[in-house]
Amino acid sequence: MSPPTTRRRRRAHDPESVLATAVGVFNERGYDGTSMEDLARALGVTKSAIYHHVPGKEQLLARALERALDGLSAVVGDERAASGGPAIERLEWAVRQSVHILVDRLPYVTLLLRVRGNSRTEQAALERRREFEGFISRLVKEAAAEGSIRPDVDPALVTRLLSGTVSSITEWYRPAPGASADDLADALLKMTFSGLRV
Amino acid sequence: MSPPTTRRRRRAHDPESVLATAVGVFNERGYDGTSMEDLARALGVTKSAIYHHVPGKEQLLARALERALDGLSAVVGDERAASGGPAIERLEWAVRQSVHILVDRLPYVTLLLRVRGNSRTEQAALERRREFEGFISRLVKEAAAEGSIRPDVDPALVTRLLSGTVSSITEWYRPAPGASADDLADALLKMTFSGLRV
DNA sequence: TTGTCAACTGACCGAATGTTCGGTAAACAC
DNA sequence: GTGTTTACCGAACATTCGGTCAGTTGACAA
Repeated sequence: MSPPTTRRRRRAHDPESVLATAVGVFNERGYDGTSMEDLARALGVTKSAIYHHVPGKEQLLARALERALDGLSAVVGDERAASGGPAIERLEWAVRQSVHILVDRLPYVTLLLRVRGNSRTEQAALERRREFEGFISRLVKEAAAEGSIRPDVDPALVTRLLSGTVSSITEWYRPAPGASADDLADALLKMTFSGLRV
Repeated sequence: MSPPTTRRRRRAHDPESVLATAVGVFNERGYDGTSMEDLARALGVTKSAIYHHVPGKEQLLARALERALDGLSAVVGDERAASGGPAIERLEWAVRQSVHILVDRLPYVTLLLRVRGNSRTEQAALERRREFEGFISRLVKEAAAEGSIRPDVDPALVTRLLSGTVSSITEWYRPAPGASADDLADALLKMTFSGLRV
């Protein structure tokens, strides 16, 4: 009847739940600042139990980063599939989609944006991340060539500032009933596209 | 006669040069991802030599964070001393000053913005950082109350997005002869205050 | 009731960590 | 020259690291 009851918890974890908890701890203390002992404590289990579910620490990182990068890659793919229209509108759409991915996969994207390239796993993630940045960069350049972006700011600089604004969301955003990803994207686009000043 | 020894430098390091190198490596690999062995290699000396100049790893972090926070505190102090005028202009000034500090003390501020609170040193730095964020937050609220900021975005959200845009500069900015801090601040303020769209 | 099996423990491993310390030699003062 | 100071080395230190492995336990099927 009752699925998992309040009985003595025997099967408490699986690879998915371990990953979810791990990413949370990684984001709190940083990947390098997190020991497998820290993870075990957060899971309510001994260190060795973790290795029953996942191959090791670096694999946890790899799986988390993959989840973030797949989300961003999907944005690129969707734009390729349905291109057309002014670049400025496609850029706006891409920014909005990015914010959505960022909010939907918040812990994973947060982890991705903190990667420094200390291992091959991290280096590979950085390379995929750069591909996404190139995608945004191309849209900005197109929009600038179209004449849709103010000409007194270097497009490369615009790309950096715009991407930075989106990325910085991970540093403070916390899911709440009041705030949807769309409202957040609206506010961000209002500021960056139309400006704060009345 | 001669100022401090310009002679053959067999004694190559002092606390200052060790700090400068250390902060560089901390930013490359992350503080927790950096071992004293890594530091020693970057300095071209053995691990133990480092302890001749500085008390330890955490003190290096503490000194670096202090350098960043003192810069930001100075911005708050200067605004207090010379307040007056519309809040929107004081906000613009504060953002410009922040960009300057960020560029002038780039490696130190970069390190500060990556702190997660893993030690008491980091927690203390986070607390001082929050004070600065409160300062910006107050300016935004004042400017909103003045009616100088578009009313369709929550001031708290504006604070977050604006601070995030400034902070994200550390993730890509590299000093170059072509780009001054003032040009960078101009571009950032154009985007966030007036908007990218023509 | 018994057998099976996934979930988990506890003891352990070698390597790496931050730090200490006794010694050494180059630079400088006299 | 001699003596002192100062930058540095090399070997160790206690601890923690990520990871292994032989078992134990409880849930469930037959």
